[in-house]
Amino acid sequence: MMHNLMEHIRGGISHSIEQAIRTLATAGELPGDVVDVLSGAEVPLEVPKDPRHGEFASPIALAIAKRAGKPPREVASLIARELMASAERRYVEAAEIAGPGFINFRLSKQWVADSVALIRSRGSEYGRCDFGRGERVMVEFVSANPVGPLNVVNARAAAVGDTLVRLLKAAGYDAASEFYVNDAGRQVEVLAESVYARYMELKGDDYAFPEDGYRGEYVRDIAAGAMEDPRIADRLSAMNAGEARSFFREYALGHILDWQKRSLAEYQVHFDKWFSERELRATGAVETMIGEMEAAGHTYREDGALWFRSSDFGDDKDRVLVKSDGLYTYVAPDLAYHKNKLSRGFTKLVDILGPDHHGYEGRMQAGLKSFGYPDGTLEVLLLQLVTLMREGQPVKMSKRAGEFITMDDLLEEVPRDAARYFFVMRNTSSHLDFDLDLARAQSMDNPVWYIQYAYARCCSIFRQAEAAGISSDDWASADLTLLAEPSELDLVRKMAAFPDEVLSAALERAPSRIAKYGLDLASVFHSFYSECRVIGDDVALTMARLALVDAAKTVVANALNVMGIEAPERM
RNA sequence: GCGCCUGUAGCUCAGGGGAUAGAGCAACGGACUUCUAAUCCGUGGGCCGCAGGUUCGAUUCCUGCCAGGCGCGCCA
Repeated sequence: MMHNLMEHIRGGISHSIEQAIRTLATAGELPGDVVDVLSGAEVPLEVPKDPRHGEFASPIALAIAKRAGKPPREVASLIARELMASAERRYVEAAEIAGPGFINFRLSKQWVADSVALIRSRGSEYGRCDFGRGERVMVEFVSANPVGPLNVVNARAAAVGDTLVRLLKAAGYDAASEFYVNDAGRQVEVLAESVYARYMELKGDDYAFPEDGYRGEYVRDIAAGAMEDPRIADRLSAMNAGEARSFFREYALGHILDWQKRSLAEYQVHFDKWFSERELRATGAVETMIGEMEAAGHTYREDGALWFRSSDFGDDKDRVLVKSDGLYTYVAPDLAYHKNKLSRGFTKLVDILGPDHHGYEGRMQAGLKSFGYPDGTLEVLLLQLVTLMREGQPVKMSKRAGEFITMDDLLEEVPRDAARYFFVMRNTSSHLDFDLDLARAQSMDNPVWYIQYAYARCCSIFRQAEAAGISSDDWASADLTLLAEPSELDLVRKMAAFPDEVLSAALERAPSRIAKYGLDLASVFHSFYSECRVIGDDVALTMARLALVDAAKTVVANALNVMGIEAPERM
């Protein structure tokens, strides 16, 4: 079944241009060697920024003019003439020469009608395609250490990661999301020690708080929570220091993990799997991997440590796998984890990391390369920082001073839909200024409201139609060729671009494209709404416009859905 | 010093070899007896950081420089 009309038409035009050039070359109107330019890729067709230049434009004449030995505009008109004489004409109404030698293609009313009909028949599937052919992709994101609350960059990662997974699924990939839980490292011991210290303090014992301990209030709360539970308090009083620390490690870990899971669930971010580093280690996967690396000669011993020759595989320098004290650095289990992902059948891995992890990529890439996986198996998406803005001023955050805004704090302050949209609306590689006042604002300035309002307006029109005794059967067979106003065509054009937009966003790993698209779509819809009265005296036109609004409602909903944002029927 | 990211309208940012570089906000001026004015329409506003290079064509690609952010552990 066709799912992208624009793609279909583009392919047809490209093919026709190629045929036209071949015909002209054979007929001697163009030199024979111009066809060399055609070898390989499809003839380029772009969507002009300015709609006056038609639905498609080809710069092919500019590219081959030199070889053809004729001015670009002359080459363009030869091609256009040949093309219009031979091409299939269901959708192409005219091919015009413009500017320095572009061939602009204007599409027919049939295209408008078929576009709207396609959207209405595909419904919530509109925008999806099978490009990925079921390739298994794993997106790992957030993966915050289980030693404290989720922060604002984690919230950005959650929104971006979740949207990317939805995009990949829409593009036909078998995409899965995973949260890697670092529950085995030194930091977990530091957490245990921190909670234990607070426990001793609450008991009134003199006990030094660890130098590098976690000083957040939550650490004290966890200790207090344990003491307030009589059954736990009893057991604790019978434990020696080692046993108590060990108890607190598990107790705190469980609490914090639950907390993180709850925060993300509230944020509507779902993970297919929470993968425990501890469980990975328990399988012996790390030892096995290191054994294989040693056997392959990718390691050496120096200063009592075991090193990975990562610089042989593109890293800046070699990395320690096993420290001189016999413990692993994070590199060893992390590499084993990535190997594990691939062993589960994923052929493509995407890691979404915070800006402080950029050095990490070289190590992981080197590791996977040394294991023999092809380049491009792992893609790292580095998120840049988030600055919260309040009243036009950056919100100062200092861990030391305890002025720290967590993801939970943020979600208490701004609605979930707004937070998700704001985190996704910028390029991942750009710093993000998050305007708290704007995200909270119930006004036209707020882009989330603006898009949601477009959906609500569609619903409102249908409520009116129903009140007027019009049912969906009445417009199912509307004459869609009646849609001809500029604002109607702008809307159709924008909706027709949605499948391309979804695919590009997925392939470029650029969720921000969909955020932008949603805003643009809402904008053309609102223009249409004020330009064209939908329910009016002209019955045929009313039906055509109801069908158009039905399509718009679908596309707005699909765009919001891919970002995990609600589409409200009333506002 | 090295690495990553970013320099586009007053502000926040899109775009990413192609036609006259876009949007929102801010400023100014208009539009509701009609499906939600939470909206729409219009006006002004730009050496696309600087300098070279690649080519039919560069804001876009390459190199160098300048500026800002972040990072550079046998921490994760």
